[in-house]
Amino acid sequence: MAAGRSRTFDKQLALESAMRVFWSKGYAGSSLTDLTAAMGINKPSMYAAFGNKEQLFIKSMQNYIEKYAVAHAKLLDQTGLTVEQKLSHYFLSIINGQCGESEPLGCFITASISESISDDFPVAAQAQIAEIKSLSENVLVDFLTQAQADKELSQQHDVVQLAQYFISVVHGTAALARAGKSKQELTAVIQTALRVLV
Amino acid sequence: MAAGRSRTFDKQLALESAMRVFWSKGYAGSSLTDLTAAMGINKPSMYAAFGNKEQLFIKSMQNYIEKYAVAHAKLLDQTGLTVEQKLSHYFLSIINGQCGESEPLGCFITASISESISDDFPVAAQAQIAEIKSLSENVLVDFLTQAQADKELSQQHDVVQLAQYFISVVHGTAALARAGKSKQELTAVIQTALRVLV
DNA sequence: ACTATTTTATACCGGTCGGTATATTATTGC
DNA sequence: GCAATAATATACCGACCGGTATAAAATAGT
Repeated sequence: MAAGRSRTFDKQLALESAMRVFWSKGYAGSSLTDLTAAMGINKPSMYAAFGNKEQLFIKSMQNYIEKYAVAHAKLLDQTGLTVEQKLSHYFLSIINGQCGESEPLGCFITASISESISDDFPVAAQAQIAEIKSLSENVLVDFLTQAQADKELSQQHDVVQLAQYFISVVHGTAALARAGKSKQELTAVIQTALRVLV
Repeated sequence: MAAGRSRTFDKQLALESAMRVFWSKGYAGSSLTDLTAAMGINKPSMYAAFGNKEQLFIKSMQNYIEKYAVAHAKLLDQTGLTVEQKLSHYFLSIINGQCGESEPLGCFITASISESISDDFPVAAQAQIAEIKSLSENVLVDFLTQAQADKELSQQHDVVQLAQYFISVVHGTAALARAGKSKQELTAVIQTALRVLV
């Protein structure tokens, strides 16, 4: 172990506190005072542990993906279910996260994409968003492609087009969740959205 | 006419310039320097004409609705078209606005809803957003209800549920537009989304 | 115990934030 | 032409912004 005074806060817990602040207030709307207050530390500790505000934001997005998005994607790999059932589980898990009671409403990535077109938005964070976008698109394209290869999904469908439609639906429910719609209402939206499969 | 020096800038043009700044940078991300520079005026002129930053934001949203959303809604009133055709025109007009080359990408309202859950977001602007939300929901619910009454839409559909689905789709394409997707890609999303009608 | 190292807390940096006081310039009614 | 009025431009306000210098406190190796 390295010499010197040991850290008195949990870095992972502090990161998750920061993530929630960014998630609800956005990058521009989150001040260092907001962030460090939620993290329970002071500014020099934050700069020593995470670099700066931009790096903290990027690490917050990475944490969001690892802790949330990855778990949803695993529901697509379950066996013994129809394609529609797997997709339904996937989407219901997502909207469950968008309507969480102990977390900010909506989707952190959707909100960040919206903010990212500003000129002042940090470029490194833009690159991180671009990576997440292609990643989440590939998850669905790969799943649908495999489903078609396994003859579980009609060959009529254009998988790339269908994947983009589903991503659009997820961004849509994220917006509605932010607008205050209930989990029941978003579930109904998902049910309607899945009707394009038949 | 009132006495005194006459205004040397066009209030409506200035408002539209401000609207574009808010549209692309958000409320928190738009500084008075950004705004007044785009409007081509200085701060006292802005305060005299519009009140303050919050009022300028609210008037920007009102202008956005009057100048954009209302035009789209009129496409639902065209005669001699099927329900699906009318909805298609409506959505394609919307995504055309979301992919405008001379305007910011995405939807100003979608972006504002996303930002509005922050504690710091001005309450009067939140009220304005709530009004716009119920307004745009009613447009679709009324249209679908009338279509069912005219036997042009299957009675199987729950109109409120279907309206929320469509609103979700529009917010979804707005997010994809901000993410850089082309008009062609968004058109494909709309085509897929409309398949739930059959 | 001593030294090197790291984290902590406080106080501070220049710059920008939203908003305004002041003074000048232009316009109208008389 | 002369007030009265309103819009302009500049300079400024306290507060807060992201970020850091400084020094005290706590740990490890020797």
